[in-house]
Amino acid sequence: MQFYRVDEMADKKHERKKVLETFTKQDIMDAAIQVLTHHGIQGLTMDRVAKEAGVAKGTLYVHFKNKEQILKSAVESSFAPLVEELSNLLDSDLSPDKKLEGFTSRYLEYFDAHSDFLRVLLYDRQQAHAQSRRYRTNRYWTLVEKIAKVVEDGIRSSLFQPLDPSRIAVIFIETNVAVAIHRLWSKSPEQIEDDAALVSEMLLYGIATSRPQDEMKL
Amino acid sequence: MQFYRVDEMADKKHERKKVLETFTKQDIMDAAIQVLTHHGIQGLTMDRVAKEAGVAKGTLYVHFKNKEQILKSAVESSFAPLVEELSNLLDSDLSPDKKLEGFTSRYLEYFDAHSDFLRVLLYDRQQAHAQSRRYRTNRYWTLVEKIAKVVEDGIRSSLFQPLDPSRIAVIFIETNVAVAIHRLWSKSPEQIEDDAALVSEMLLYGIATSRPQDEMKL
Amino acid sequence: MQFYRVDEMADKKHERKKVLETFTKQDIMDAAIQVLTHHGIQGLTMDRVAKEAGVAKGTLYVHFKNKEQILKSAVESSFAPLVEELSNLLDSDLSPDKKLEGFTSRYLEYFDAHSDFLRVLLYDRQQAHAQSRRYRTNRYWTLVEKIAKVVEDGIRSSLFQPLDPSRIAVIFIETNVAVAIHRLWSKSPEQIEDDAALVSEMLLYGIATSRPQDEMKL
Amino acid sequence: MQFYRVDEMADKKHERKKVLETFTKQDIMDAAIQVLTHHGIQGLTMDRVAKEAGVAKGTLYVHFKNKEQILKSAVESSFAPLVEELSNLLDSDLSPDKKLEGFTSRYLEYFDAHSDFLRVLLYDRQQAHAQSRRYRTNRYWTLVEKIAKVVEDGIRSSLFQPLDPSRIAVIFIETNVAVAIHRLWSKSPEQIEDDAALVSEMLLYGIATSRPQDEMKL
DNA sequence: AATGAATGAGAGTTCATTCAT
DNA sequence: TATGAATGAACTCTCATTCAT
Repeated sequence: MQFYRVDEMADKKHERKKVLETFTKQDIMDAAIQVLTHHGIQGLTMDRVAKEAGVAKGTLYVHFKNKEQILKSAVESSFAPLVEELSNLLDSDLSPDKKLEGFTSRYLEYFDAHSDFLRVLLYDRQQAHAQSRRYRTNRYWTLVEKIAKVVEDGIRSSLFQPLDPSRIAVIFIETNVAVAIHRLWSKSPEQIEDDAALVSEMLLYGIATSRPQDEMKL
Repeated sequence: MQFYRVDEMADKKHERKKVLETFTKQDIMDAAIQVLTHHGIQGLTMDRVAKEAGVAKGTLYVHFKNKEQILKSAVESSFAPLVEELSNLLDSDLSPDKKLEGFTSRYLEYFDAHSDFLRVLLYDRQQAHAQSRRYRTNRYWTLVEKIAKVVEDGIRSSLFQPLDPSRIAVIFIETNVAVAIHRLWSKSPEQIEDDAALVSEMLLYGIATSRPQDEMKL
Repeated sequence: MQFYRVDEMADKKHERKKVLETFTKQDIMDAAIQVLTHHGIQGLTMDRVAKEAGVAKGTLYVHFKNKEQILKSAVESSFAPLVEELSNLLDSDLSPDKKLEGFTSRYLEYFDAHSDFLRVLLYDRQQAHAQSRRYRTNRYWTLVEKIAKVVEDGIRSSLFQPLDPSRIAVIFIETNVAVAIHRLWSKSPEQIEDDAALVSEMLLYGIATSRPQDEMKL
Repeated sequence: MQFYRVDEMADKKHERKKVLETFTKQDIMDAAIQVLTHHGIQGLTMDRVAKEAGVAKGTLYVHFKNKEQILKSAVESSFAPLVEELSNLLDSDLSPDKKLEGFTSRYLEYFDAHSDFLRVLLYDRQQAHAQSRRYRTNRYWTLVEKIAKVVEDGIRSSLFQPLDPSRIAVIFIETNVAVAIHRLWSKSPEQIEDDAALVSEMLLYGIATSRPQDEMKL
């Protein structure tokens, strides 16, 4: 029994240490997220993370090999709940179209909830400055307006559904951007014509075979 | 006459200076693009740009206020031809659906043609490493596969068109990413439900009122 | 009797502690030698020593005051057997010349046997790199070759014994280095002329009064 | 003539810049020597060199790629005059034995003149502390005394010349150290027996065939 | 206009040492 | 006695920017 108690104590000690260690590690990752949110990727410095976490700079290296690992871990941990939720949704027994609708809802919600952090993560300050504020303002919106006008033309000539032209324009252009960027990362992207055709097919006619009956009635 | 000649000379000088100045400025922007392409955003240093442009470091500051302006101008100039072309397309007298199809084709072509540069510009090296290679491999593809399976289910139950499930999955997720990111940059984004509904509407049923006749025949 | 037993126990405990303590201490010194051998003086870190010794970093400070003491003790202990052996040799009843011959043999053997460790100890990595590999290659060997040529001249003109010129040159230059370095550490070195004369005397004519008879016969 | 003057001015400018550049570079190397001398190799930090040279830390990297290059250049430049002088001596038309005598004299003189710097260069602080002061005091001198006693025995029994025993002992042991260390750096050292025999041969009988006449007379 | 040496703040990282447990 | 997380000063090196020429 004495032995048992000693064992128990050792266990507790070990457990407590583990917990403390996890606390500090989490503190550091939280601090990294804070710093990222407020200073951007370029502003993510070890000094700032340490100060924000309330530890010495050297302590960061007790828990992480280097800056890259802190960034990676922080991002990883911040995305984990979303991925978990989306996985569960996709694995559920809803109908396929409801799954996709739910996916979009949940995805947008998550981005809204973490917008400050994600804005900075996806486009770091320098880019944000150079690209979003300037590029998007000047050229981007010109294009969006032109596309909106095309959509309006389409609606007027009964070619397109009567949907909000400027929002359609934004989704259209963003989808193009997204697919283009996706091709950048593919080792062997599809033929351009095939991807272009698929995108046009989806955006123009959708992937559904027909509209649900209740919508048809309207 | 003397006056006239002096004036003329001054004019010529001025003109020549303008041209030379433009040359150097363009050289510097071209050099910046080269450096960006080969070294990434983090590797875009004034030293490298100066060396690549074949001028002294101090000269960069004669033509640009600071590094940010060089980056901005270089990116601006590299996107100009695409925007020009797309604008012309959208202003042409093609039918609205042909315009949108053409837009997608041209957009993807441009990204393919400048992939090295754009890859670096959109996701700098550090992010590319941390995000694309890791994030996308682990979590991203799990999601893509799950979505592909959902699409497959939809096709099997005749809910969806018989399109390549995994490519549809990629376009679907990328569109969601794109719209979510777009909301990040909007000062006053739409209600989530509205954006979500619109995305689902577009992806499922498209924006067209009906398929063109020649496709109907198939 | 109780008192006696307690005393005895205390004694045993004390003894056991001493032994254990010695074990750990030796483990640490051995670990230090290992680390020195494989990572050089600059690479001798408390982290590495602790890991190699299989103890925690803090434990090092239980047994040694600081890093310097570990290094000192480790070096001390690694030289002890050589010094012991050489002392015995010099205290033996061999003839003086045999003692000196034996000294040299034993000395060189020891260095050969522990070459990895000693190389690192005598010239740490940085120096080894900067000095030995570069300095010796470029300048040193030029000098050695020049001296070898001088020795060759001497042999040709029957001034010197017919001994391998390049090895003589190396020993000659190294002896000069050695004596020069020795003077660096002497608090009050001899007059330069005296040391120089003595070195020349030794290298040219040796310290023996005459060659042994058996060699004379040859 | 105008042209000539312009050319001349350009030349002068260029020349002046070159000279200034050389000045700063030399300043840095001199500063490095100073820092080495006073703080040892471990104490050679870029901060100290910059401060000593009276330039900003960043300036060091304008003239040298990194710390290693500063160290290398400084050492190189500090040894250059000695090597030059020794080379000249060895290339002169003195007799071989005079050359060797001169070599030793000059070598020792140089070390005496730069003792502070060389002490630090050859054995950095940590070693100097750990090795020279302690090792040499305790064990080294015990050995030297024992060897001196052996030499004394040899002299008493007319086996050795009547030379100062303790200085002979030092030279003897240093020569052994030198040859042993030299073997450490040789890729394929001679057989131990051969090197040992050669060292003994040299130290006992020298390399000369006979003593010069004038010495014989004494 | 063009140069490029000089700057200096600040980056990421290392590591001997301390101390509460 | 043994631990190992925490420290923080010190390290090498980078780089946008300035300025005398």
